[in-house]
This record gives sequence, C-alpha cells and structure tokens, in this order.
Amino acid sequence: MPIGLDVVDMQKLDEVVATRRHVKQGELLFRDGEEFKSLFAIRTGFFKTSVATPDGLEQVTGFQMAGEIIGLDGIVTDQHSCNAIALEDADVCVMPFSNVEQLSRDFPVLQRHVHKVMSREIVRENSMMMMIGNMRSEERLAVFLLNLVQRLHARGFSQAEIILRMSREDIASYLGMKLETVSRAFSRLSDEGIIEVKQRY
Amino acid sequence: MPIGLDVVDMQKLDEVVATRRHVKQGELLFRDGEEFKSLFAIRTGFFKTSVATPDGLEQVTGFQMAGEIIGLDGIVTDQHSCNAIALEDADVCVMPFSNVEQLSRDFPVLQRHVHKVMSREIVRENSMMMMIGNMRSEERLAVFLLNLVQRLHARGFSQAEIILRMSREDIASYLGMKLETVSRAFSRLSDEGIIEVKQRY
DNA sequence: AAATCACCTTGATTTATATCAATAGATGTT
DNA sequence: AACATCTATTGATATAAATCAAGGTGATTT
Repeated sequence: MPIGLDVVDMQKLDEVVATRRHVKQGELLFRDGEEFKSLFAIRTGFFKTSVATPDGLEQVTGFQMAGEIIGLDGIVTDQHSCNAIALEDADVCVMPFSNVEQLSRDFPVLQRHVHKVMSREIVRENSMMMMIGNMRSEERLAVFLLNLVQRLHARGFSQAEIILRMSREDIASYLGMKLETVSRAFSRLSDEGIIEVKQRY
Repeated sequence: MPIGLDVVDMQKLDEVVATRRHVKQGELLFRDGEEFKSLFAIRTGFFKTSVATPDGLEQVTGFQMAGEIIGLDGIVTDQHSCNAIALEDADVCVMPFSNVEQLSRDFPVLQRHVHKVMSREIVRENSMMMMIGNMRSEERLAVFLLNLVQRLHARGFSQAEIILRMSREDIASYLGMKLETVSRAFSRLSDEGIIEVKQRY
C-alpha cells in the first residue's frame, strides 16, 4: 500500500480492502471468463496465473507472491482472461475495483500507486518476452531463479535458498520450454556448481 | 478517446492533448532511460518499441498504430524502459501524464478508459507469451499477420492485404525467432497457398 | 546506366531443444 | 507397511530452428 497517508485516509482506504478471502492450495481465486469485479492483494501464499491454449494445454503467465496484486487482466473486458490458482494456502484482500476507482479519485497518491502497479506488470512482461526470445534454456532458468530469490528476499526470506512452490512443468510452461529441459537445466547448473538442487529445494 | 462526454467535457479533455508532435521515419519518439513525462496517442504513422538486450542486441517488444497509446512502460519508474521508433512518418498527441491523472479524477469515464488501455496491454503481452511458448514458427507468423490485419481492418484498411512497415528482422525479434526463419515461414505459407507475399506487400 | 546499399530469399549444415521411454524418488491413501 | 499416484531425473533419438554462406531484389545515389 502506498505511503504518505494520514490516519483518517488509512481508515478510508481500509474500507476498500475490508473483505478477506482464504484460498486453499489447488483452489482457484478466479477463472478465465469469470466476471471481473475485484482486484486481489495477496497477503500470504503463492499463486500462478495461466491461460488455456487453443489445443487445450495450460500456459503459465506468471507467479505471484505476498504483496503483489492479481486480477489486472480483467479490467479491459470486465472479464478475467486467465485462471489464478493457489500453489499454497493463501489469504487475499478483496478490493472491489469500483471502490479502488472511487478512492483513486479522492487520493492522488493511491491513484498513482494503481498506475504504477499496472505499469510494472507491463514492464515485467516486456522483460519476459526478451528473455524467452533471446536466451537459452539454462540462462532462462537462471534468470527465473534469480528473480524469484530477489522477490522473496525483498520480503524477508533467505537470499540463498528457496523452496519452489511450482512444479517443473509450471516452470517449463512459464519459460517456454519442456519439463525435461527444465530438469536438465537444473542438473547442469548443479553440475557447474552454481546451485544446489534437491527436488523443490 | 472514450465516448460519453458532452461538449464542455470534450473541451477540457482537449487541453490535455493540445500538444502535437511530428516524428519522421527512423526517429525516436522516446528512448530507454529518458524521463517519463507524457503518454503519446498515435494519430497517424506506425511505431515499434524495443529494448536492448544485455549483449547489445535489439529485442522488439511491440508494434503500435494509429489510435493506440504508447509510453505506459514509463509510469512505474518515471523513466521510459524502452525505445519507441517511428517506422513511418508519424503524428502523435503528447499527453502529459500529470494532466491525464488530474482529468481522470474529474471524469470517471476517462479514468476507466485509462485503466482499460493499461489492462489491454497486459492481456496482449500475456497472449504473446503463450504464442512464443507454444507455437511453431509458421503458426507464430500466421497469428502475427492475422493480428496486424485485424487491427488495420478495424481502422478502415483492407481485410485482405497489408504492407508491412517493419523488416523481417523486426518481426523475427518480436516473435522470438531469426530473420531467416521468418523468411522461410513466409515462403512456406505462400507455397501452401495460404498467403501471397512479395517483399513487404 | 552503372554502382552501391539495405533487405530478403534460399540452400547446406549444425545445434539446442523436443520427443519418446524408462526409472527413481516423493507423497498420499487404504 | 504396501500401494498407487504424482513428480522429477536421465538417456537415446528425432526435429525444428539457428547458423553459416551465397545470391537475388529493389531502392537510392552518382
């Protein structure tokens, strides 16, 4: 949440995010095609977003963790355009988008924040495209892992070790490769002494 | 521009986009790292956006045509994070972002419009990721061409023929492949009788 | 009209990744 | 504890795309 608000402002802000929702591992927060009403701020837990490809496969479009906003894709058509699945038990703040828009009009600092969150998502996807277009499998995995560690570190977790919440197949889909290739890339990074891997640790 | 505004509203709105800027073919509208002040609405012309990869190559991140908004990437850090180059002579409306934000507070319909434009960009990039991750070269090119034709058709151009504004290398970069592969994909689609190609026509 | 330049096409070969297949290691269930 | 079920690793082979290389095409300049 943006800083620079006094106590009264914070209370008004709180009204917008009063609703909480718990999502168990494996459950959907929202699904592709569902009516868009709210954005969700992740309080705890870990999500993946995905879309179905024309031939029925799943394409992972992102991973989201505590402090991140999910559901921005739904604004343009008033329908969600992806599925959001909890990869571990999660708590989210439900933020009805009409409330967000109303409050944005009253609090420029919140308006600015909303714009930045959306812009950040655009920039993130730009860099994903660069990565998938230009890098080899091992490099892609390395960039992916570094990005995960950095985001987790910013939230107070270890800079050196992580437990992956997603399967090799999820990683493969996200990075535009096959699960065997991901597995081999892990093994190669390990052989080279760059990382230590054991399953999802 | 969003509909549903009366004459007085439209005049206020017009103030925001009073400045015009002409960009000649090959010139930059803005560059990576430059301070972000304004969004740009394309009136005429055709742009590509790109970023430099770590090894100094160019990665094309999108193509923009009349009626589309360019510069959204700059909001998050107050700096542009890509280059925007005119692929043909272009006219743009310069929309200082502080004005856009101010007016968004006064006109909910504009606020909603801004949000939709940003959300559309997020969804577009999601589908690009899916495409690059799951499709073979020929399919990628087909989807790319269909998308271009559809956008141009929506602007009153032919549904059946287009003149490409970008080089094979630009297409290759955007689609995550090499220029020779793009050229071969064109030839194959042509051999199969699906399209007719001659250079950029 | 000839020369130059940027861009595109096509062919031969190499290479990274996908695919197919078997095994092993976890995790959960009865 | 034994079983079934995911999930991950590893090997052998196939394949799509990259790379290397040579011409061809069209526009611009001299």
